[in-house]
Amino acid sequence: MRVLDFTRREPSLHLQPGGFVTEAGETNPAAIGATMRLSRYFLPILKETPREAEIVSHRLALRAGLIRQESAGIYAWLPLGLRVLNKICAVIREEQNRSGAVELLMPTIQSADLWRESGRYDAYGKEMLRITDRADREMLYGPTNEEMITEIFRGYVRSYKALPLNLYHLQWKFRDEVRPRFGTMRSREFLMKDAYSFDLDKESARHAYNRMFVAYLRTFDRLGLKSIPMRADTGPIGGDLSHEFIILASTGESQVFCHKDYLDFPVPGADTDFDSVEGLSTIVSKWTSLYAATEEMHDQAGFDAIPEASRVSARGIEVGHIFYFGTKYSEPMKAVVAGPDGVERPVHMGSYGIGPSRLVPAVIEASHDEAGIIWPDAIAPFDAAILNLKPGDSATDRVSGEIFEALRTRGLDALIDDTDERPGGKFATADLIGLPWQIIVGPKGLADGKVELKRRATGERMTLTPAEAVERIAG
RNA sequence: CGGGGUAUAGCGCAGCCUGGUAGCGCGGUAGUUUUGGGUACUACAGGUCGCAGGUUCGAAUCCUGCUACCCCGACCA
Repeated sequence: MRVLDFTRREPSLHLQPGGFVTEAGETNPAAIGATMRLSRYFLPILKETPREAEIVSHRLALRAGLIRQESAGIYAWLPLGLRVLNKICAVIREEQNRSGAVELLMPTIQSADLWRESGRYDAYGKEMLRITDRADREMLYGPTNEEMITEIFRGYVRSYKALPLNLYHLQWKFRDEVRPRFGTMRSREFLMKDAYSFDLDKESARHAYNRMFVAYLRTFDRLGLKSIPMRADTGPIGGDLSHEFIILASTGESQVFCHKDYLDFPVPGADTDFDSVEGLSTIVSKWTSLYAATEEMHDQAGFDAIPEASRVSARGIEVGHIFYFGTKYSEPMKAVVAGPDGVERPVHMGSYGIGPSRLVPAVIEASHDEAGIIWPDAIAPFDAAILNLKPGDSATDRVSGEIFEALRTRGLDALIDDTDERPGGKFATADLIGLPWQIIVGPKGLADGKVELKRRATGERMTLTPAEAVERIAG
């Protein structure tokens, strides 16, 4: 029997320095609603490993019921996976907003004419999915949005007084990869946060770049990842203003080399002043002071200069990429602003990408064991699993519900396993889907008024009263 | 885009070589049993054998064409 509960207060939005957050400080917009009972949920877990899945994150994403492949490189997000994706997006939004970026939303479908202006329509190649509408107009499914954001910008902004400006959006994109693989790690359709900065000159653009640099350090840290900014190829623009943010994972797709000290660098706090040119510049200098490079940019001599004990040679996954490209688009597309001197000049731009749909497998790669996923607290689809070992038993039913409500009051989401599966199966499922906490509510423990609390990441178990367990999780 | 594979029940697979109208495990349903780390047993349901053509009395099986998907490489967030 499904019990709907509409008594929970709706979170009200109000503006805080860091942007929009909900009343309880929740980052998950999906966290509202009825008591979450597994028997009423949609969690199609797989006991056996699907044949197509090669790497661990793909296997676990399929087994834990996060995603389902619909075509090569195209995936449906199942409820559990969607919750993770939404939580990742929420963290990204908060950090983008904190850094001063402003969210908008651009369409997935774009006009070919727009891309002809920048000259990229012919240059982009077969990766671009080209389509025609009923009037035979040439359209495309956007692989990125530099042209469109430049078009929007030039339509409104004429003066340097509107600068600096950084506009971002979270939108699905499509790149017709020759070989999509590894689940959503490298899919053809993918979700992307891309931000675009507009500044009067290169010096201001560098500060815009630094804002994103620091925002990215904070974002990945909040997602439970150790990210390392690595020099990336700047192509024809040149300069040092392009970095890939790499996380280390043994199954990573590319070889990376860096100084060990990066792993212990303190991440800038929430109180960082993003308007301080000096402050951000200091942080970025520190984070770019030591050797760090992907295979493509690797300089063996530079790496060898590091003391041997401090050399890290590992596999990495690219989870973010920031880029200053100057007037590459503003010039051909005539996005110009008047400076204080009254002279019009093309704006200096940068673009800054993070792939949330790629971060899901990236996090799994970085955080799992033989039994399944281990979600970091910040992006776990639910904060805790309540394993009712004997549904139908009045005591276990009651205590499970009470714990759920107590957690909800503390702003935490739990998923109650009220299925009639055997205890062993419930333990296996809970380990597989990787919620940070498991609260095991069984007749044996309740005879002493106790439940068992298990921390998924460490395997640590504690026998506690229900109230103590809630306190331990929420506190 | 080059090379190599695969396609049979929701999932994982066998059957194909040597043509005779489809089977196993898991999962599902019903029941008995069990009850703190994927319990055991019984019964039942579920498949135009990727699609199209051909050979044959007869094709999952042999032949031809097509499609989809996977792996390695090159390429990319």
